[in-house]
Amino acid sequence: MEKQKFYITTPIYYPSDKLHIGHTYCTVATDAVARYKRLKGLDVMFLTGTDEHGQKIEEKAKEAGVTPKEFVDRIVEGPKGVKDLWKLMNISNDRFIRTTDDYHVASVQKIFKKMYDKGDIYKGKYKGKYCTPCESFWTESQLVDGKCPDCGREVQDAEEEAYFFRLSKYADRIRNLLEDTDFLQPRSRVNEMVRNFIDPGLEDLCVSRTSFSWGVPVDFDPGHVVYVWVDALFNYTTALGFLNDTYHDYDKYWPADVHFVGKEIVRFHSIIWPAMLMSMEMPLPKHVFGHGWLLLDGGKMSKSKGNVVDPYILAEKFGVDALRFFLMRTFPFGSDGNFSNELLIQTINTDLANDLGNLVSRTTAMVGKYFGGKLPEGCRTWAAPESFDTELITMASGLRARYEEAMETFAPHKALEEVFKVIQRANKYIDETAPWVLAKDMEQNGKRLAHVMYNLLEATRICGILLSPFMPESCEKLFAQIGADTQAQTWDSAAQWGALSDSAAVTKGENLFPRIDMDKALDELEALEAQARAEAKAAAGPVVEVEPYAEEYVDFDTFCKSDFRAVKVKACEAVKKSAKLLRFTLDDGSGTDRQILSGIHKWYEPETLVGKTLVAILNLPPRKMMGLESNGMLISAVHTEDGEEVLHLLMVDDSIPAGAKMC
RNA sequence: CGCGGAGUAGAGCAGUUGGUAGCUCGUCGGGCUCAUAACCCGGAGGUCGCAGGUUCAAGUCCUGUCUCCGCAACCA
Repeated sequence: MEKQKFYITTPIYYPSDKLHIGHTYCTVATDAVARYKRLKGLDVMFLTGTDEHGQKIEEKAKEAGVTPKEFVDRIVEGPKGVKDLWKLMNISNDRFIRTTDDYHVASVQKIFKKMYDKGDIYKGKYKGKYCTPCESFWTESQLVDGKCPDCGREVQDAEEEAYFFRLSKYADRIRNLLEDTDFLQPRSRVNEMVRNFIDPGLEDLCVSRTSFSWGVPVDFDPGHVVYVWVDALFNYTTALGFLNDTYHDYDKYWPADVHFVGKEIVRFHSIIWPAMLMSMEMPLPKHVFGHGWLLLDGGKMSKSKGNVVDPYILAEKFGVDALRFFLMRTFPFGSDGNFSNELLIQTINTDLANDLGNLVSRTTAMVGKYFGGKLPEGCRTWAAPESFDTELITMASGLRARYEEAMETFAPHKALEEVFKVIQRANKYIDETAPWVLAKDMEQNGKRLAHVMYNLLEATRICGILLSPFMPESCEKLFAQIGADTQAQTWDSAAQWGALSDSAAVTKGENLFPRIDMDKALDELEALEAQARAEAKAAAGPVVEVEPYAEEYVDFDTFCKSDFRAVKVKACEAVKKSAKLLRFTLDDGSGTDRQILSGIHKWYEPETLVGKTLVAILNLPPRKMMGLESNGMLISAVHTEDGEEVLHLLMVDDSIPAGAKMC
């Protein structure tokens, strides 16, 4: 009989920066499921890769002074790059696709053409407002009082040619797919998609760009490149050989059994992706699973916050398996989780060192001490089992079923929880049986003691099998220590109590998971992270950058029209529901309070600004933000430091009276 | 009233289909000594954000309300 197949994918990651712990989380989860399916005997295809086109990479490369291809090559193939990271994390992907691979590019062009020929992609006009001096397109909603938001000048109606995908045509079928099937998981994500995007009405999607060139060219219309998401999503099929000759197993593996994706890209995978597949008349993936994010201090991990966690440091410090385990054990896969080094170390100590590692250690030590590393034959069974014998055996024998149920619903944290219940039960069993008491009279109790030891080895073996998708290397060591041969490591044997040979060679090896000194480790981590930051900074090149200098002269009269004044902050508060805006109540010397809004909350807490003397331009036209009117603008000094925007409000001497004119 | 998520012991979190509120850490006490100062047992600590409602029964369903977090918008 032909093996059942299983096709699973990670998203293809965007290599505009080094990958962090969040990417690692998703890939480790995918790897664990892939390994689990292989353990069960399925024919697994596990794909990951990188999504390398788009404007952002084009810009980043330009900044770095290299070609886009050179830029992504370095991040993907270079030292400590994407591929290195997956190798380090022991990721078992069968294939790795880069969207810059020739075969992928050619396939995407064929796909685009096919949808075009079918009429689902059509050439239309991208209508908008155009500001000629700025050479920029704006949508109606971006305009300020009907004028260019950049320069305030008049804009003209303008049209640009672009290709559109008839997303609207598939709206009903997508709605049914989301609402009536378990296509999108977890279920809570369905509402979000339907209410945000489908209820308001799906509009046709602009699927070409002319504003940059780093992408897949539309081969029948030079100047246009394919929208990155069209390019990216089809990776799941081109990597199998769809419309190319590089691979030949599209028929075998498509449709995918599941795409694991981060919640931020659920929209693309649950709406646009199925719509395009419908257009192509291709089968849909069976599931899309949107997992949660790892948060830091309750907030999003981001470069600008400087709180990105480097998986390299953690893996090197604590071990790859420990890190893999922690990620899968601690956080419910569908929801967000709070990452912290303390939690990582605590989990390693509690589960891996104290419970699992110590169980293996004490068991193997006792088999060595009491039986010279080899139990006597016939110790598998015991005529008069105590209740705790039965309890342990029943619990361990039934573990595989409970584990399987959790894994099949993509709940690895639950599967691991079940495993650790058995490990804890086994530790308790040692107390209940008190082997060291039995060992005092081997003549009388030797057989009973051997049976107790055997039971412990068996429980450990079963847990080892089920943990192996999460911690492949450590489990191999575990099997070696308890003397489990390959036949005692199979999925089938995980549900068979007694599969371990009763005369297996048991050896107490090194501790599987050494206990970690929390305080010491935290200090060391701190030092490593500081070092990494310093290295990154050194490599980043120029630290401080300022805006390009103006080349044009501004005539004196125009300059004089700007009414710059000293203003005193009477009150300042954060605008509700806005992350960035502060609302200032200012004394501008006129006797009437002036309200100005400024998007500088990132740099200043409102209470620290009260009483300061600032500089503002007062005769800008009023503008509404978040429903509040802003009458003017506060003047700030801005520059870039290590790629981060830095802003300082201009604060002048408090002896300057409110309203004093700047000229 | 833009959309969504979350508010459960000192901290961090679980709690499918409504049926005596659990886990890890911490804390207090006890046991054991095989083991990685690890293991096992027990105690203290929660009116499950707040207010109503449905029900024999609600952390779990419904309505309202407050707070926090994402997304979107805004950030001239």
